[in-house]
Amino acid sequence: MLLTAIAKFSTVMPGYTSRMWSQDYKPQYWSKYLVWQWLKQMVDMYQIDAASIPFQNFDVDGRQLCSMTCQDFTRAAGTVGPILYHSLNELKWSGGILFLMLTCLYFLDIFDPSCQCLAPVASPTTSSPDTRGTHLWEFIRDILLNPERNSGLLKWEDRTDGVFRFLKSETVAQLWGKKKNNSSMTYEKLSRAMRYYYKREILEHVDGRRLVYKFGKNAQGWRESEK
DNA sequence: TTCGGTTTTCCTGGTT
DNA sequence: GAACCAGGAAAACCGA
Repeated sequence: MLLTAIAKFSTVMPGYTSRMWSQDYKPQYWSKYLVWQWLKQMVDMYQIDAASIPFQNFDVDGRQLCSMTCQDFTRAAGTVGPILYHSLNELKWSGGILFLMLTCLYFLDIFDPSCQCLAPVASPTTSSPDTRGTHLWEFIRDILLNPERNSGLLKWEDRTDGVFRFLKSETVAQLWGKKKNNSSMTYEKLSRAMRYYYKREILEHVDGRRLVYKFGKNAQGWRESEK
C-alpha cells in the first residue's frame, strides 16, 4: 500500500521523490517548503489548532530547524513547541523516512494525478476546516510562496509589503475551482471573495492598480524570514 | 438541528 | 466594448 503510494507520488511529482530519496528526506536537508509540509503534517497528526502556530516563525530551512533547541520551539510555537521539537528529533533518528512516507500519503490525498498542471500549486494548508482545507487567501499565499511551482500565475510586486499581482487571473480561478470541485469558478467570483477579505483585514486595498492585492495584518505566513 | 463563518453566485454601476 | 473593480444581497456549504 505504502509502496504503491510512493510509486504514484513519483509519477505525480517527478523529480521530487528522487531528490528525497537521496538526502532531502533527512530533516537537515529540508528546504523551507518541506519544513512547511512537515509543520502541516504535525498540525494534522496532533490535531493542533493551526492558528496557534505563527507559521512565519518557521520560515527556515531544515538546517536551521534542526539547530533549534526545545526552548526555541517553545518560543516559536508556544505550548505545542515541545511536541514539534520531539517529533523532529524522532525524524532525525529515523533519517526522515517517516516523513517521506507521510508526505507521499499526504500528497496522494490532495492531488488528482490526472491533473497535468497539478500545481502543487497550493500545497494547501490544513489549518482550516474545509476538505484538506485551505482558505482562498491561503491558497493564494501558498502559490506565491512556491514560485518554482506557480508557473507565472502570481507575482510579488513588493515582497516586503506583501503586495502581489495576478498574472493569469483566470488560470488561478480555475485552479481554485478545481480545488473546490467547482468547474464554474471564474476570476470574477474569485475576486469577489478576495474583496471580502478587505473588511477582515486579511487583504488591504491597493488603489488604482488592476489585479493587485496586498496582504493585510490578519494574513499570516507570507512574510520573509527576518533572518 | 441550528448557527456562524466562509465562499459562491448574481447583480448593478463605475473605472480603465 | 472588454476586462476589471466595488460592494450589496442572498444562497450554499461546512464544521462546531
